[in-house]
Formats: sequence, C-alpha cells, structure tokens
Amino acid sequence: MPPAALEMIAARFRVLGEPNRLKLLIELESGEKCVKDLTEATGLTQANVSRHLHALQESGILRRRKEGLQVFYSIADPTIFEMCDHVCGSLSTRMKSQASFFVKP
Amino acid sequence: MPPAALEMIAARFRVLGEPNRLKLLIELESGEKCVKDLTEATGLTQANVSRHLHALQESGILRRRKEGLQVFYSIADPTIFEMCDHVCGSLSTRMKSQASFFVKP
DNA sequence: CGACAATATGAGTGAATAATTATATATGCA
DNA sequence: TGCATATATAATTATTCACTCATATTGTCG
Repeated sequence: MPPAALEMIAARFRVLGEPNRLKLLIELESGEKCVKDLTEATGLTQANVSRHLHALQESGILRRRKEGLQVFYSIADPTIFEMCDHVCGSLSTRMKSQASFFVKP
Repeated sequence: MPPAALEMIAARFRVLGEPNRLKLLIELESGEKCVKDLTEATGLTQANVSRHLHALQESGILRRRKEGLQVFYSIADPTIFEMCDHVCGSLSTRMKSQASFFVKP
C-alpha cells in the first residue's frame, strides 16, 4: 500500500474523528440543511460550523448547494453512516464484554 | 446521542486517522508480531512504534501478550479492516466519479 | 445605492498529539 | 551478580487543528 494511499485513508478517518463534525453529520442525516439551521441546531459558532462543513465537503462527505443568500449542505456519501454503525457495534461489543467481567459466573 | 458517546465514536475514528498506525495494523493483519519486528517492518523508531501500539491497545483494537523479553501484539478487533475496506470503497467510488469528468461523452 | 442577512475567511491562541532523544524498566543468560 | 536485549516512558519540540473574533464576501431588498 503506497504511503499516499495510506494517508488518504487516514485523512478520511481523521475527518470523522471530531465530535462536532459527527454532530453536524447526524443533523444532516435527516436531510439537507443550511448553515444557519446547523449553527442553531448544534449550538456552535457560525464560523466554526462553516469551517467544519468546509472540511466535510472537501473530503467528499458533503455536497454544497448555494441558493440565494443561503448555502445548503447535504450528505454526498451516505456510507459514512454505515461506518458509524460499524464503530458503534464494535464499541458496544467491547463494552459488553468488559461489563461481563463484573458478573458472577 | 449523548456528547460522551459522540466523543467515543470520534475517538475510535481518530485512532485510525494516522497513517503510521494504519501501517502497523496492516502489518498485524497477517498475524501476531512483536515490537521489534514491527519496528523493522515499518521503519519507524522503536519509541514511536511502542507509543502507537499502546494507543491502539488502549482503544481496544489490539491485544497485548508478553512472553519473556518480547511483547506480542495482535488484532483484537478485526472489524477495523472492514472499516478500512469501507473507506477504500468510498474513496474509489469518489475518484472514479471524478475521473469520469475527463472522459469525452 | 445603501442597509441588512448569510456565509466564508484571515489572524491569532491554545490544546492535543506525533516524533525524537535519552533513559528507565523488565527479563533472560553467562 | 552483571551484562545484553526488548520494550516502555519521560521530557522536549514541532506540528496540526479546533476555536474565536473580527472582517470580508456575496446576495437580497428597500
């Protein structure tokens, strides 16, 4: 595996490795939204939201559509939610197994 | 989704968001290896490898087994490779679609 | 044109983290 | 016991990155 490919894969993981970006993605799961709505929904500053959205679009996860004054973002790559489910499953498995340590046989 | 849960999911992504850690994981895909072998295989410094392995174990991705002088690491959560495949598929799709922009209709 | 609204961006700050060097902590063996 | 080997860790530095504040940009409407 060439280093550049490794870096691209890592970059994709990195972009998902930020809670506020995940928050934005979850907001967008139910459909296209504009920056203002996302800002209010998440409680982040507008500048911060704008930056995160830019990063997500840059990496191909989001799509950007401009309409008058507003800019609408939507999910371009729905497979990220499968990835999140994957992680949740893995975390859940791990935590269940850890929990079992505390149960008498 | 509670903030703590979001952070845990993000943390899992973050740990995979480092090319050298991915390199180590790929080395371990073929089976358990000791730190020295991983150091030589990756060309990283021993200290660096040790740190990355620690991070991967901490997050539940790797398992650690000590045997005499050596410490062997192995994959504890094989689902990470499915995640990598997922990312590769997604990247490949995206790049193919971008490539098609340059093909005459 | 001028005021306003939505979004983006530049500059600066602080925190997290990857890498390095040197050293500490085992463990095995003569 | 003393030395060598394997791994981990402490301390430091450099880099990346999220965040904020202020401002720029772009578009709407009076």
